[in-house]
Amino acid sequence: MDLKLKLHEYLASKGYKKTKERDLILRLISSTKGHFDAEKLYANAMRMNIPASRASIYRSLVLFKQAGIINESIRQDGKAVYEVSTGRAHHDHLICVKCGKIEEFSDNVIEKHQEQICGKYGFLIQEHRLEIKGICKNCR
Amino acid sequence: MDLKLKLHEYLASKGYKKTKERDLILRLISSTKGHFDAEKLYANAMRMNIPASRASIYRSLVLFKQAGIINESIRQDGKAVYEVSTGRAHHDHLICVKCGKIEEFSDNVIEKHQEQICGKYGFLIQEHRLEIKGICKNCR
DNA sequence: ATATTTGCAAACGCTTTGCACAGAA
DNA sequence: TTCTGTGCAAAGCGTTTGCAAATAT
Repeated sequence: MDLKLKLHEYLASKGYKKTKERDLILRLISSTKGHFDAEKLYANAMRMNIPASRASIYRSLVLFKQAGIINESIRQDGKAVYEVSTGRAHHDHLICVKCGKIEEFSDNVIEKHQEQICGKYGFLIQEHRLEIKGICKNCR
Repeated sequence: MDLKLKLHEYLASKGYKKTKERDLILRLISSTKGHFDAEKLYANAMRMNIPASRASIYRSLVLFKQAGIINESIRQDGKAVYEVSTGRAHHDHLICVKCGKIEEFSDNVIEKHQEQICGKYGFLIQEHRLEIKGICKNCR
């Protein structure tokens, strides 16, 4: 697996150790499609008899984030959600307030326009986050 | 004060009571420029010898939010920040990662373009949030 | 009189951390 | 052998809530 390699390289570069828990949690994550949170990950681990404590889950999430394997974002209820980092272009989110589904989109016009705005304010852009909340096609 | 009127109307409409704590907290908020959080508000109240407990602060924030007097947003560290609702058009935020300053901007091109995107996905937009993080002019 | 509101402190939910033991290098 | 990693349970942190007393209507 590609992600496993990425993790092992990161661990080696930092002098950290390769452990079965980290590998197992990573495998769990990479088989997850879409977004997930720590608790869901822990529940899945339990369900699959993967021996990983909550602490290891949380610590692994920090680690994977540092390694650039996953991205974290904080939802409007204050909880953290994660997704596997793709090499793809930055994308934004459409969040359905009825069913909770998160759809992704990316749009160049908006990206470019942000740069213009930042230029106007003398602002050096590092990252951005655009979330649109509403009701998805199925729920209407 | 205009906000006070708005609050009192809301209280009356809901059968809630007008209390000195609510008025004092509201006054504190309306004299605050820019963004604030619950703890800062509480600290200010203490500093000004305003008799309001943490609980009342938090409960008032919920109330004022419902009354449409303030807006809440959850920052990427998971904490809530508030600002007095203006009647103005929706605005977005430029957040400086060095000094923490939050600048506001609004942009029609982006707003319009969002509508197009939502149309494409059959998504009924309710609200959106655009945050750009980076380094502000002063901090560069 | 009767409902809501307050203050206090305890509870909450998610996340982080101290510690002693286990395990990789 | 010497660090790092793990699990557990406790602590942290911002926020919410149960309760009895206070207060607005």
